[in-house]
Amino acid sequence: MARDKERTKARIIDAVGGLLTRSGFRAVGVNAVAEAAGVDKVLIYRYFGGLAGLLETVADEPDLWPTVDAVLAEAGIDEGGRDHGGTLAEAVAPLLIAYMRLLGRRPAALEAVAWGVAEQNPLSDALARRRNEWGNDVAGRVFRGRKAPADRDIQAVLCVLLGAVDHLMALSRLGVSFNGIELGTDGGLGRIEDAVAVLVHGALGGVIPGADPGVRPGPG
Amino acid sequence: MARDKERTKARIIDAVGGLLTRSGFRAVGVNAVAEAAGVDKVLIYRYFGGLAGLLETVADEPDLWPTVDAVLAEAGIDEGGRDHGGTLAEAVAPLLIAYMRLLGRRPAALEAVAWGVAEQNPLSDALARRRNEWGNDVAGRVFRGRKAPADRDIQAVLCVLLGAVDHLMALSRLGVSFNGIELGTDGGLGRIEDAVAVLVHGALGGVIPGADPGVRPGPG
DNA sequence: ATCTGAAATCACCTATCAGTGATAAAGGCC
DNA sequence: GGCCTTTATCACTGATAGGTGATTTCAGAT
Repeated sequence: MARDKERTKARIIDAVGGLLTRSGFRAVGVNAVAEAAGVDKVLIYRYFGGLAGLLETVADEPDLWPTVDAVLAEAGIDEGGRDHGGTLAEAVAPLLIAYMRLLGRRPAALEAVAWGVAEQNPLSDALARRRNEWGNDVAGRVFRGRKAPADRDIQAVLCVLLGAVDHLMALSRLGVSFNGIELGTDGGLGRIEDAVAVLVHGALGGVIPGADPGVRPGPG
Repeated sequence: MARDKERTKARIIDAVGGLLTRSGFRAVGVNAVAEAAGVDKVLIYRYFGGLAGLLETVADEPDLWPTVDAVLAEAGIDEGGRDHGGTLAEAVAPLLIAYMRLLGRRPAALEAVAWGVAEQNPLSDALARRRNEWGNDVAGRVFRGRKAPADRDIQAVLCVLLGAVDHLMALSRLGVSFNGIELGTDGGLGRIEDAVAVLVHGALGGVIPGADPGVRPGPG
């Protein structure tokens, strides 16, 4: 039980996750991690080469970031990748909302996203790499078999929407308001979800659900 | 010339701006500000009650945040508030893009936005208050006389788009990529601008400029 | 039992930073 | 010129952080 190197490494990694969740990125230092893990801080240097190496290792932990399958499941999309026959917008909107909700339940991931905006750090850098593969994976599964409007930069549109979700969810964890909407409440986040759906349907095509036909974009 | 309290205060405030611009928020500490201003750090406590008070004062500086008039001017909208007769989307899209560009030219403001996401601090708190009035002011001028679709939460839609702009511009100052788009380059930001325009027109109504009619949202 | 190497700890150094009490210099005023 | 208030500086403390060399403890092999 005692004197198990792998177990000790795992405890250190877990300590980082707990610290991120409970106390935020600012609290993640060599001393604090060592104390939270109940080990000597020298081991962080020995086993991970320092705090930077430790954070990179943490970023590769599978439970830090929501998996593609988890997002698809949350969105109610068959993970087998079978096409549900809907339009692109009908697939993307629930996906973004599912991503939003999953992110909201992962304080450590939100913390990493938020601090990756403030300054580059080993955790957010490694996470950014993983997210890129993640995005490609999702895109590959969603775009397959669906017609995308060729006259719009879908990648850029998704970039904007993903950026918005990251930003607003990161702010929500602080319980602040943004543009008059309380992001710390379910009501506020619900409004954001609806707005995301409106934006997706408006930009990616298809009818906006529940929209008054009189104001729907059209040739008129 | 020497021994002028107001002048010294101004120098301290300027030092914060310069430090934000050149070295980032992390570098803004009592010691660094004092050194950059060429004064003793005790004066920060005496004149501003500490770093927090100083940052609140900085947030109220008119040149930190783009003024409403500057954004309207950048967007090519008459600052007198005269209506140009366009649709809501035709007014909002250039406004968001103007805001985006102005923000990109204000490293200190970007720094404040970015760190306000990471953690609450006196600078971002005070800035958030100012931004709220700012948003109300802009909204008041833009919505006046224009028909807004009643079936959509316009405030939430704008919240999402503003959040996206803040997020992507904050990332752009780090020169990173996001969702495969290089935000540090003019080309990447240009794609973001176009995407914002597409999203605005899609969600707020009106025809997307240059869009292929075949894929335009409609009853079909 | 004891030797050995891995695993883990201890004690210590240095740098940095926020904050404070005592002190010095400058300029108006008579 | 001498005095007093304002302005500004000096010198110090305490806390916290990252980082490292020397040392100890344990498990397994011989």
